[in-house]
Amino acid sequence: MLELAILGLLKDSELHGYELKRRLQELLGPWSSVSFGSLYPALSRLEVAGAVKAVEAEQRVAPVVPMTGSLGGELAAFRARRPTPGRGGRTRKVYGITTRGEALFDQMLGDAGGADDERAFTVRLSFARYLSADARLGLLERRRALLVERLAKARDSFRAGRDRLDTYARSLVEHGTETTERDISWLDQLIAAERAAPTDISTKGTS
Amino acid sequence: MLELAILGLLKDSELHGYELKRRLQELLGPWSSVSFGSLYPALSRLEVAGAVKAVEAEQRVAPVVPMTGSLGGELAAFRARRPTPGRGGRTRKVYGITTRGEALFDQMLGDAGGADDERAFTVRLSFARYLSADARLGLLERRRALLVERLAKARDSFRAGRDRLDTYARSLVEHGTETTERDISWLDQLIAAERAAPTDISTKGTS
DNA sequence: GTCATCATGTAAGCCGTTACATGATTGC
DNA sequence: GCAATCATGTAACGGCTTACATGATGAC
Repeated sequence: MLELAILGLLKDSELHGYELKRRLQELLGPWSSVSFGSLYPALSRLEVAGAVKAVEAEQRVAPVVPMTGSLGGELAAFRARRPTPGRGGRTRKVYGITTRGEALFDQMLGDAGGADDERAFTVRLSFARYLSADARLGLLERRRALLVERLAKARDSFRAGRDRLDTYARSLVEHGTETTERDISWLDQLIAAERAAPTDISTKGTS
Repeated sequence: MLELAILGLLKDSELHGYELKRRLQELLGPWSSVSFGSLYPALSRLEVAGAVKAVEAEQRVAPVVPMTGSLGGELAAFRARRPTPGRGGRTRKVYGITTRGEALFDQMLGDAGGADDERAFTVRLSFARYLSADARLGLLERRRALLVERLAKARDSFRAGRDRLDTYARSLVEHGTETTERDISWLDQLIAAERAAPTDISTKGTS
């Protein structure tokens, strides 16, 4: 899964490990963070597999968007504009995706039988723009079905054991149930939007 | 964490592994399920540590036992003498919590420095009734602070990178943000309820 | 000249899952 | 007698985190 996320990010632009970690966190949320201890080995594996490769030394990280007028923004922009050779640390290793990497990405992304956990879904949906409309819909619907099933099970076991649960445990279960219900209706919205827009008008925001 | 949950469940009633698993699932939700491969070893560890011990062979689990308290001893003795040994499978091993186990439970439950992940919080809140009013409030407030902090971080990194995110990724992040906001207000409700209810005569610190 | 930040990597270990092995009992 | 369910356990393996080791650069 980590591999998939890395490949997906590298499809957009060449990046070095440190920056990759930042993007990963941005994508997956501050929960389920990725540590260097798993990121670097993953990159190595991908390199060995020929899915990514280190590119020429000075491929500077894409300049960040023009900032607003705020003081903090300008400062950040200034920092980001540091002279190219000045790098800012130990020599970076900037990776790019290879043709094999692209193929691997497509394969991993499309693999419907893959892990169905929270993270796997998050990563897949993050790169859903690379899926066909059908596959995208399938992804959303499989996820929905999974949540519906879980919800039903949760309700069953709640009914069976509610007498054993005290206020706190009950509140916990109820809150969990509500959260799942909201997740399902969020998916419903996405599914509806998907069906409403038959042909994909790509809406990507990269500079 | 698993250990804590096991001890907490055994505080209520003696149980065998298989049933324990069911209760665990009921408590933690169908997500983050516990497998036998981790449950049984955990039970063994607890047994070795003297926190739990196997009790008399055939304690058939009664569906729901009204906890009246009086006459309990005789009733239990009668149930234990039931002639149907091994009702429902391979010989069960019914575990009960020991005095050491109770101590361990208290220690683990109260350990504020412990793991702060989703599961740890869920388990702790499930057994919050065994905490003092103060400790309970502390638990809820630490959790709240954590979520607030994460939310702020998530918003920061979203602002920083929103131009890079497409519709799907954006929706994902937004949904995550909303979920966290709801989690926080759920906690707020619990905290409010906690402060409103003077369960202890010796409530201190408030107003 | 030293601290914070950027940057890459390795090694140990935890915690859990999957898969396997076994066996009793109930119901058809 | 056979399948399903109940029930307990072991072993291999996987993924991720923590802690450690290293080193460059810029700011103060």
